[in-house]
This record gives sequence, structure tokens and C-alpha cells, in this order.
Amino acid sequence: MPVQLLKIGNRKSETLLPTHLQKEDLKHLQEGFDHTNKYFQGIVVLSYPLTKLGDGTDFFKVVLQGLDNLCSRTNSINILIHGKMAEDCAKVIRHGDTFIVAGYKLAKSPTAGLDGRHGCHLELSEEAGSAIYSVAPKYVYTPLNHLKDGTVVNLYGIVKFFKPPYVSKGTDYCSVVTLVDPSNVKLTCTLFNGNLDSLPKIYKVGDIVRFHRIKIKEYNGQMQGITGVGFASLTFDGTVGAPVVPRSSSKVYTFMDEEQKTIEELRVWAASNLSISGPAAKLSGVRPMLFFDLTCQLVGKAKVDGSSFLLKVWDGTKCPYPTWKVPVEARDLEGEKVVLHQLRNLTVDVLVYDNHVQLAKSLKIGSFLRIYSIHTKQASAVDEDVSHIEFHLHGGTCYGRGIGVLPESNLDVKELKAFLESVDLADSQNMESMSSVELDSTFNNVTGMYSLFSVCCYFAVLTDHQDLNNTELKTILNSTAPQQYRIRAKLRTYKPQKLYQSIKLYCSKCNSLQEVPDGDDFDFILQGSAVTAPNPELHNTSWYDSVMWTTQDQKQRKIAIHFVKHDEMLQQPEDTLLMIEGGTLKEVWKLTKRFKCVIPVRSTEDDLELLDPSAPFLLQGNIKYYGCKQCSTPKPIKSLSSIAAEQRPSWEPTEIAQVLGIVPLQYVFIMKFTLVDATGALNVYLFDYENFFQIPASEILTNNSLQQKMQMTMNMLCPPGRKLDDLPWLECFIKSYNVRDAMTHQVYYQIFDTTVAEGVV
DNA sequence: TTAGGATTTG
Repeated sequence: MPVQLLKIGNRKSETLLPTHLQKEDLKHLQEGFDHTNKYFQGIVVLSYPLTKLGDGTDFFKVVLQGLDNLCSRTNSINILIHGKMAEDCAKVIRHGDTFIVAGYKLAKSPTAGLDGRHGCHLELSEEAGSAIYSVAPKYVYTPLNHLKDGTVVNLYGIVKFFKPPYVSKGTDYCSVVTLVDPSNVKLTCTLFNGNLDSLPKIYKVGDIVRFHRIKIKEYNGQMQGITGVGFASLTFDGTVGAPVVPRSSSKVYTFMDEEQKTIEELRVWAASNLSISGPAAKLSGVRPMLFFDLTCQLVGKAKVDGSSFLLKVWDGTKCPYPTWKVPVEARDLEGEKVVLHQLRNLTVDVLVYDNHVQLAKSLKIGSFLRIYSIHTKQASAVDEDVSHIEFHLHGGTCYGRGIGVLPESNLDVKELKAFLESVDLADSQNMESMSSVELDSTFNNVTGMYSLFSVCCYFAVLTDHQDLNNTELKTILNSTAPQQYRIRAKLRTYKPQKLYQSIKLYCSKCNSLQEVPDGDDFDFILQGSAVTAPNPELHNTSWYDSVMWTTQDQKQRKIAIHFVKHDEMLQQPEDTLLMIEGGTLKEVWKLTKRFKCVIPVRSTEDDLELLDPSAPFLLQGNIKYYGCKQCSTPKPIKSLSSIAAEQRPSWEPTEIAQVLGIVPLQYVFIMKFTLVDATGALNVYLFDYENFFQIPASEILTNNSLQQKMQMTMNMLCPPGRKLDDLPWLECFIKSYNVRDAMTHQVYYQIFDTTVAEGVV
């Protein structure tokens, strides 16, 4: 049996001492007594190094002192541990810890005369059925505003700043960590250890740490933390609702309900009191002249010179600028040749300098890294017309500059891995994914634009009805509706010119169209609903768990989050639906980054309810889902529990809308195209969810690159500043239909079954 | 011992 951790106290999740065991006093540890169901408890006052006996078995000796008479030397007893148990015990035992031993054999101590300890010793081994329990000490944690010079304390803190471990100029690794806690006091800690694993495994600002036995010293008029004997740390993800799983710097640690509660409270405090930045930058989002943290996979590495080293990395997205390639000897480049070639358009070269070289050299190809504070530098080589972007990890550790290796269990790594597996490599090599800068420069340069069109042209392709022949526009204008046609025409102009204005919300039940509300409307509704405090009686039901806290600012706003459970368990954040009361727009937005679905709600006397019908009833990723005010008849929130009870709740917006009695509005593109051919001109409407542009209308408002893609498509269909003769041909299907009222009759035309695709002239 | 947060200038 390995050494078990035991907490003496009254909490339910503790490993309990078997009930048949009874405490034995030191004075009863005598030959002739029955020790079968007895245990002895004492404090470690001395331990000897682990050794091997003549027969090769491990042997470990500790001295335990009884609790009743702490001063007397005869109050201590030798404990001799053999075999596997000796090894286990040697790893965890620390001077001053309390241990319980049971199932021991008692024998006369041959050294009693010399060491003055108890006349008998206790022998333990796994084979003899012995057990050792380590009694978790009751730790006291000092708030950061109560630290005193020269003390050794235990503390919790939220990481406000950190330098990932780096090789110091001495013998150890060093990591600098600045913490903050609800007392709003900061503490910068300088942590040293020769073993990388013994330093806190901090991956991002906002992580929460628990430090044990950290030395407090005053330095430059401020308190400072520094590692000392027995320093140990645990690190946790700081996201509200994420699983509370400690990343440990030591093999054995205590972590129970009380600690879990502390972490959850700190997360909640941090969520409303600290501004922790949003999602990390991707290569597709980099701009010149900035510093950013990159989560990526290492594809290749090479020595460059004495003070710099090359890392070739990718994150599955394409940098929108031309990137530099650091020239290295082929024989110096480590990494799978085939992979390096396959990913050549997606990898970027990061040059690391000085103190980072040693760590960079030791990195394994394929490992997942977070490179902190990479500098993107704009530069141009003598023989290049356009500038390129360079990635540098400069020397030094300012601003946390450095490299961290992330384990595969890390949530960000899991997400990145899944994304990397989904990347279509063929896609990165064709023109469609030509970086936007390359395209921009093509468009800004007339010669370039024409040359692009001389080899390729964009036009609409027909997805069906291939049997239809082309009809001239004049013929269509002279025909009665309704009919369907295939046409070949040029796009002379279109409305709206500001493409984002083409997005509307459409109700398929009452056929109404409306503008997409802007963020301010939603913010206003959220502020209004925050006036009603969450009703605690509605918290923690059979199908959701609730947390509530009050902001520390003057408003003393109460926020409640209800995490919907599945099978009585909380799900992973990426699968979780949660409901929030009293949150601000920013807080709601932050939650959507981490959790699958967010539903803003407010309390009534007997159930939660949706906010005003003009607010989104659901947020998923970047998308806000709205319901039709006329057609919806909202049902109580508890109707959601029926989806939560499904075997695999998928949290589809349509399904959520249905159970909540909401008729969802759909995002659509509405545009007016003026088409011309040799015979006439025709105004045609585009009403489309996603087929025409191959872009979902729901995503375009929140996605810059999709907006760029749409603009590119329109520039292809209707190149600005071009004469009519030079416009590309567009083929599509249109249908005519009648709109009548008492006074008027009009024929309208609409594009259907048409998708924009690239075609060669 | 090391570093003690507060961007390199390749």
C-alpha cells in the first residue's frame, strides 16, 4: 500500500482512517501487547537517507515523536521501513510532518542505549500489510496585504505577470511571478530551482497559484517572495467554470474541498476585478510592430550562429503578410523533411536570441510551445519590392519574453491540435488563400489587376437546372411572371456598397425583415436587467449549478452564472451551456469565448426568464441569435432541462429556440444587383443565407477575414473603375415573381441556386 | 548564487 494522504477533520472527501484502528500511546508500545488493530501517530523529527540493504531491498529510517510529551527524547521512536514502502515514504516525508503508522511489527531497538529513544522500534513493509498515512497539516494562507518581512508563509494569488522559467546566470532555472489577490495587493516572487518541474507550471496570465512555504523579504521598500526550503506550488486554470485540476510542482500535495472552493472564489473575483486579455493572437492576426504570445507547434529548428537560433513553427493559420525565411544550411535544419515541405506556406521562422538559445536547442520537434512576447518587425531586403515581416524573440526576459513548453493535456493545446488536424494543406497552396496583402497589392496596382484577370476570372456557377438555355434580359423584361431563367450578364453596380449593410435578420414565419441590432442595444438591455438582483432561490437546481458574486466596484453589481449539467455532471467548458444574470456586455462576450453557449437571463419569483425580446436569446461563438418579436411566445427557462437530459446535448440554436418558444431570426444577405447585357438592364435581388458567397451571413459581421473575402468576391464580380466592356461575365439563375397590392402590381427578380466560384476565361 | 517585471534595435 502506498503512503496515503489523510486529512484529520470533518470533511467528506477525506481519506479516512480505517475505523477498526485504535490509537496507541507510546507507553503501550511494549512487547507482549497486541498491536494488530493499533496505530501510532507522531511528528517526523529526523529522517535518514534512503539506503539499500545487503539483499538489495530499500530501507528508510525515520524518527517519530509522540504528541503527548514533546520535550522528552524518550518520547521518540525509530521507525524502520523496508522495500517499496521505504521508497514511497522517502519521497514524501518532510521534517515536521505528522504521520500515522499501522500494521507494524514491534521489536527491541538495538540502538536504544545509544540514541536514548524508545526501547522498541517499529518495522513496516508492504509485505507485512503495514500502512502509513500522512496527515495533511492544516495550512494557513496569508492574504497578500498581511505579509511580513522575514516570514515563511503559504499563500494564494492570481498571476498578473510571469516570466516562464529561464536559465539564470547562476546554477538554477528562474521564474518571476507577480501575484495579486482580493486584497488588491501585488507580490512579485522570484523563484529558483535547478529542476524545471519544481517551478510553477504557469501558462498564462490569469492562472491561479498556491504557494507553500514561500519566504517573504523586503526589497526596495516592497515585499518580495523568494523560494526557500520546502517551497511547493500548485497552479490552476483561472477560468470560471473550468475543471479545478492542479498542476503540481511536487509529487505529493494536499488538495481538498476547501482548496477547491478557494480556487473557485478566486476565479470569480478575478473575472469581475481583473482585466485578463481575450483570446491569444494567431498568425493570421499578426500585424507588424507588435509583441504577442504565440501558441504553436514546433516543426523545425536550426542553429544560425552563436547568439541566435531558428525555430520553424505553425499554428494552422496563414500570416497575412509575406514572412521572411532565415537562410540556414540544409544540414543544420532539424525536422521531418516531408512535413517541413508540406507546411512550407504555413510555417513561420522565429529567430530567438541570446539567453533563449539554450532552451530553444533542447526543444523537441512536434512539441507544443507558447512563445511569449514575440516581436513582429517589418523589414525589406535589398532585392525585394515589398516588405516582409520578421519574427524575433529578442534576448532578455523583459515583459515575460521566453519560451514555454505546453503539455498535451493543456486545453489550448487540445484545441490547437484539433485545428491543425483540420487544416487542408492543399488549400494553403492555391491562390484562394493568397495572403490579403498580396491581393491588396494586386488590387492597388492596375497592371497587376489586369494580369490577374487575364488568367482567371470569378463568376457565378449554376448549381442546378443545367438544361436551361440563356435568356436575354430584354426577353425577360417583356415576359410575365413567375418564371425561371438562366442569364449571362455583367454586374454594372450593386447596393449596398458597404457590404456589412447587406446583412439583415429574417423571420421565415412572418416573412419580416429587420436590421441587426448593434452592440449598444444589447448593452442597454443588459444594464437594465442587472438592476434586478439574482434570486438565490433559483440557484443550484437538479439541472444546473450556480455561482454568484458581487463586484467590488461602487455599483456592487450581483452576477450569477448557472452552469447547465448533463447527467448531474458539469461538462467541459467547450460543451457547456450557461446562463448569466447581471453580466455586462464585456463579461458575456468573454464567456462566449470559453463556453459553448451563453444565454442571458434574469430572475423572476419562480423561474429564470429571457431578457427583452430585442436582446439575443443565445450567444454561440461570435454569433448572436435573435428571436422574432411577433412570432415568439417565450416559455419558462426550465424547458431547457429537456435538452440537458438528452444523451449528447448538442445545444443546436434551432433546438434551443424551439424549447424556449422562440421563432429564430435568420441572418441573410439582401443585395440589389444591376445586371446588364447587350439587350437591356435588370435589377435583381439577392436573398441568401450562405450559398451565394459560400459565407454564412450569420458570421460575417464579426469576422474581418470573411468580410474581406466577400469584398474580394464583389471586386471580382464588379471590379471598381472598370469600363463596361472590361467587366467579367456572370452567369446565374433568376426567377421573376409578382408583388401586388390594391393599387400596384410589380414584377421582381431574385437570384437563386447560384454560387460564386472561380472560373477560367 | 541566480533576480529583484516594465520590450530589441540582431
